[in-house]
Amino acid sequence: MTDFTIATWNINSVRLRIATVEQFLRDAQPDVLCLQEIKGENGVFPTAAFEALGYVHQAVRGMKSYNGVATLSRHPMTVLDDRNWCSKVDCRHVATSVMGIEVHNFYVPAGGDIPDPALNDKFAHKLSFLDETREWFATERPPSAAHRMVLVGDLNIAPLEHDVWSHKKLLDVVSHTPIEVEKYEAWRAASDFRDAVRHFVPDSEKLYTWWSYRAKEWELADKGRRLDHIWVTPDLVPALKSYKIHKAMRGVEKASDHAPVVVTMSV
DNA sequence: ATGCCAGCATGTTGCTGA
Repeated sequence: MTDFTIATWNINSVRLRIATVEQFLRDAQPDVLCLQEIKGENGVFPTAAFEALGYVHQAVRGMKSYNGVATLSRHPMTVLDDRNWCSKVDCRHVATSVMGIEVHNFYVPAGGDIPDPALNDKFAHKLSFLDETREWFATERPPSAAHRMVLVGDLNIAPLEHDVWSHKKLLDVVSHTPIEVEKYEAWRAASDFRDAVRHFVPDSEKLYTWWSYRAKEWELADKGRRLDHIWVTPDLVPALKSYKIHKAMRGVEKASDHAPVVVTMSV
């Protein structure tokens, strides 16, 4: 048995925040780091900085200006799939295999402002994305599948009442609407994924991973949402050892608006 | 209803985020 620590973090430009990422890696020392919103083409990804810290195995899917995901590993890793969703080449997913575990790193569309697919193409895209991923996992990775999987990322949905600062006030706000939560749940259930962080924290307890830039006193106001998730297949649930949301990373100079989420399991 | 803040490219304005 050996420990396997995986981290997920929407970094909101990896070039701008590489020093912060280095600080985090020295502190948390995950085996695998999954980044979202790297915001740059593969050619400008800071490959050498990660190599210097031992993360020599890298799966990068970047594009100019927007989106982009990267999975970095200290252990040998193979890239499984470069698939696109909703017929868009928008770099929202990379699948890899490391230490015998299939790792899916996702950046789900944010969905714009208006929670109505008829009025808002971005919300329609988000709902379609959730339908497509659910369908793919149900077909290609049904719950009976024997192999171990971890799915992480900025899923841009806060599913539970206490994943947001005010359930009532956010029911009509994109990220917490009933239709999104329903589709999030259907996707999770498609492979019988389990919420690895709520494994440690009761549903009745407030838990956030994102705090808006638009609130000056973000920590004092604490109007957060839990948008970043780590799901594991049932066989990994007994292996879960600990979790941490690195809220301190939200408080550094020039911080991302997301904090890293980390889970350790014994595999 | 809007702006509040932030990053990047189309670049001192517009698109994106959620």
